[in-house]
Amino acid sequence: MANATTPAVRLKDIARDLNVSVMTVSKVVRGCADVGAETRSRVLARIKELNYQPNWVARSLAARRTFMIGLIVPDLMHSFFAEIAKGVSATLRPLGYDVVICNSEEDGAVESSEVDRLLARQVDGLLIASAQAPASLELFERIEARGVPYVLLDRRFAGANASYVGADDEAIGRLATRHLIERGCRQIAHIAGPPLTPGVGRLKGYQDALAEAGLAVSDCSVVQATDDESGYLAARRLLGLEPRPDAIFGYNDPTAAGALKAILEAGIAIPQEIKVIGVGNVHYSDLLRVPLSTIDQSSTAIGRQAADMLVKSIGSKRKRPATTVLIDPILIPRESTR
Amino acid sequence: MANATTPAVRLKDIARDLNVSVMTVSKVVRGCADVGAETRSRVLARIKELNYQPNWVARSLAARRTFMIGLIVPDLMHSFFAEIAKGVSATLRPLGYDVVICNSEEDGAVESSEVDRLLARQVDGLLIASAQAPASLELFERIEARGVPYVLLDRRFAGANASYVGADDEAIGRLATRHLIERGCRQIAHIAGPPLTPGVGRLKGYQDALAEAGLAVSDCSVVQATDDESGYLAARRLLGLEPRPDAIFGYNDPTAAGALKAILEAGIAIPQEIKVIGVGNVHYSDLLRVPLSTIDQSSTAIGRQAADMLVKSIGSKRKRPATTVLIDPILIPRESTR
DNA sequence: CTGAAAGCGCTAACAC
DNA sequence: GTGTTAGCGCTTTCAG
Repeated sequence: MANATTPAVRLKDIARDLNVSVMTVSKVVRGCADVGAETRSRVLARIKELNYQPNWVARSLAARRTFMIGLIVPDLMHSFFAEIAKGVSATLRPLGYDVVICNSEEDGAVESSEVDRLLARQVDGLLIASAQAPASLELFERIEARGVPYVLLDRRFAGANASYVGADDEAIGRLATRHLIERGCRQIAHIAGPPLTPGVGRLKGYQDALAEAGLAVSDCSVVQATDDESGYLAARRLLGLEPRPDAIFGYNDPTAAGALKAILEAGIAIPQEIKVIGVGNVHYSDLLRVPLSTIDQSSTAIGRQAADMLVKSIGSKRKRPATTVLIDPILIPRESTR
Repeated sequence: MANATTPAVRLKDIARDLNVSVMTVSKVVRGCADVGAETRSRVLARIKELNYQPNWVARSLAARRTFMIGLIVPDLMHSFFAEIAKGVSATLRPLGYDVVICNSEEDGAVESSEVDRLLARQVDGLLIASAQAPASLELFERIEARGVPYVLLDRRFAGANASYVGADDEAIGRLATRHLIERGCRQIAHIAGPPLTPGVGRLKGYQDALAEAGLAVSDCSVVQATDDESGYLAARRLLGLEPRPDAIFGYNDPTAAGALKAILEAGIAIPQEIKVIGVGNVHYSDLLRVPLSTIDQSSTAIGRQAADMLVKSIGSKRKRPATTVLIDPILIPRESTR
């Protein structure tokens, strides 16, 4: 009968079977060198036979180390974070870590409680794309008090004595805006993101690029949005401006895609009359009504880097100085700015 | 100094401080009724004071229960699975479970080793959208032998004595095909998915709908693809057929979006000359060059249902009979089949 | 090279 | 109501 439930093999069982101590078996399992060659192979054989799998809960308790890493993102549906998650897992898995992914729904309080749960589960480290309010450091202080290493992703918190990995948002803003200027645009509007470091940085880069080109920076050319729907509405407002913008730089690809829709609906030609650029290089960008020019953020690289840094600070006993890594953006020109 | 690392409060510490036994504190923490009102409030106060957080590793070892659930999907970047993950988390979190999400990269061997890791971590249950070869049940037998409840998602395995939750794929195929027939199409081609139950079911539904309408089912009108790129190539082949199809039913939205691109590139009008429909209602479907008609699979509902069923079978001591839940598809007509 | 002792932090089961 | 006795399955430390 395939229906019998086997009660899980333990070190003890193997030790008994072979007339050796639990310790010896444990050492073999962990690959310690100080075990006789013959004993080792006998143990190994039995392990294979019984298909022994160490109990990680017990192991974690005894070793005070879980080999679990918590990753907290504001939205898994957003492909940017899904890609980061992929990069993180791909880096950590081979090193023996499991990754527990949590979704904060862009809510600081939810994030806070997720962090507590992960700490209660004794994760060895934390990777956080935080939804905390920009000035609130309380959560980070709590983590630091526990002595658990963590790395911040995507969103930066100046006061949070931790390492950070993210895109170079000001560079993104400059790159996008300069590209539009080079294409001959002079009335460049911006759909800005929420007031977190990515949005703020991209806005600053946009303003800097305009200033450097001697173009006016007008407040009314900047409206805020987060996704395709709000981007659509934002673009409709921008289209009503006098003079009408000849370019729109969207905070991210969804807002830019929403803008695309609004512009086409208004019967305005892209890229002839208005050019559009986004950020993120989401997978469907070139399937849109007009393939969307965008800035690639190398999300996978962000995940990889952050995971690397975390592992290093888990490894070193003493707390290492916080590092900041900014990933360079890459321009992906397509039809929408031709 | 905010830099001091506090060594984590334990039950023992609270017990000592209050001159009660560890057990009493443990009972208060878990909300057991049999504790004196005054003792309870003293304990509670101290817990708050010290911000005590139970150590879940220790708790799990002692209680033989981790309150962790493993979720294995073939691709987190695919929004269908990301949504499922969301539905699963949203259901399980409030019940006190944490979800460990794993990516099998559509590789059966990777999936196998992920399952082993999760079992080693003593998860209470497993949710699997499996990448196993259709006939291989070995992995599922292994799980059953361990006595860990699991629920299959999206992909069905007839022999795997487990519950299943997924879309009604045959209904999807019929719904899409009938819609095209109603719109007047007579040469309906199909971009079929890989030979897993969703692809096979949708193909069958397609064939049934054609037969029921008295239309010929021609083998050469069916080619296989999985994503936008292969869908693009598949569509190019279909466009070369004589007579040329007047409709293409894509296995999923990415293949259909790829078809859209190929058709437009060939200078053929959608929906006038060829109509296109996909499956999945991915978020960007209506931002495409031609907004794509599609079939919604209620991914979140699939996740929720599966999580519910899993929790129930974790709850019941005795193994409960395997259930199959088929979620009804919903037609979302858009421009591409107008 | 091998193993005994002690314990990780918590909970089950049962006495008091 | 409260506390005691035993572990959960493993690792650490250190003695043989």
